[in-house]
Amino acid sequence: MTEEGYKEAAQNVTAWYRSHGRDLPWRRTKDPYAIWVSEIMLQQTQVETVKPYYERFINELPTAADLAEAEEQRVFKLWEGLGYYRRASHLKEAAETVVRDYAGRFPDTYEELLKLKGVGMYTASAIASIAFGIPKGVVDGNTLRIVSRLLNREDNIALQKTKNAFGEVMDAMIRYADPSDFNQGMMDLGAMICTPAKPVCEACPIASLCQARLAGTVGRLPVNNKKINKSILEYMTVVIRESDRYFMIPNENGLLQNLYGFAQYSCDTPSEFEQLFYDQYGVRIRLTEYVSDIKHVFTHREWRMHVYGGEVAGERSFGNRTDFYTLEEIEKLPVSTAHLKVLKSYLKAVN
DNA sequence: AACCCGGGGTT
DNA sequence: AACCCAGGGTT
Repeated sequence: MTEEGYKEAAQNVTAWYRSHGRDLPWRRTKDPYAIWVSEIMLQQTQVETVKPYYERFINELPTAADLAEAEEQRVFKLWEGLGYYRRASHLKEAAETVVRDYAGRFPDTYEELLKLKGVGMYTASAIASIAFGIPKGVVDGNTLRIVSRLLNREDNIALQKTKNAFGEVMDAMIRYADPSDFNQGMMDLGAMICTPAKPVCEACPIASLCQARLAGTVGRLPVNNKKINKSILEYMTVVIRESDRYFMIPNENGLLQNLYGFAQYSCDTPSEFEQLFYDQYGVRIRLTEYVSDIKHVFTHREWRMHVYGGEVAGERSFGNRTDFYTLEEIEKLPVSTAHLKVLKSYLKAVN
């Protein structure tokens, strides 16, 4: 593509955005903190999913200082159901950095933004361009797809090499337009017109420049080759009740870190479960009833949970353990979606 | 570069 | 079932 082509594409996308762009909550502000929160939430997460989370989060924690001072569990609760929970802890950690190292004035260069925990090349470019007008092109799923088609390139967009090369194309175009409107225009174009399947080329502001459209290769672009091997895990998952309280414990690491869930082991029989639970927590329990089978699908694995109800055995209660919560208390805990399903199924079965 | 990390939506 | 979504961190 010629320099003149880059210029025309950038100007067309920007003009199209100004008349056809989406009205989104985080586009009604120039506050870098609010834009940052939205960009973190939008990582690998669709716009419609983010909207209610964003509104609630900004309403409850309107400034970086509020987030820095907030209780960690409150932040995870605000993130409950959104997924990729490390984003929440990184967000809080970065807010503390902003307050401590930048005296609360949000970092305003690409390089400084990149230093914040949880802020990678995409997010640094997005904040820099949208909040501060810095001409840095964003590289995300949308822009990789558009550039791939615009230039009719079959480079594998899963490779870092391709992301770097297409990022240079974005930088070449953004010089000719308002950085904020161009970047957001490209993302709206990817979401509304240049979609993965059935793109609406007739409505595209850069259709006349699109090399893939000329070659008839739009449908097979972009090339995205990455292998995914999904594993299936079987669990016995037990809702253990003691009077009006239920045993829940936060995951300490790995999947669903910091989110609360019920006890579960990959074992085959109630007796095995009772022994494993005693070995780990020192409390005798007894499985009392089978409840249901629940399937929960993650991106890279699938849980098949065989749900049971259980009780603390014998006269003694759970003693000095504090891992038992009333339903009212559970409502305030961050709980994984998988185990919210488990609880709902259990309550339906016993009531 | 490969792998890990969620949940929801579409096809 | 496969793929995608305003990706980033770790190894």
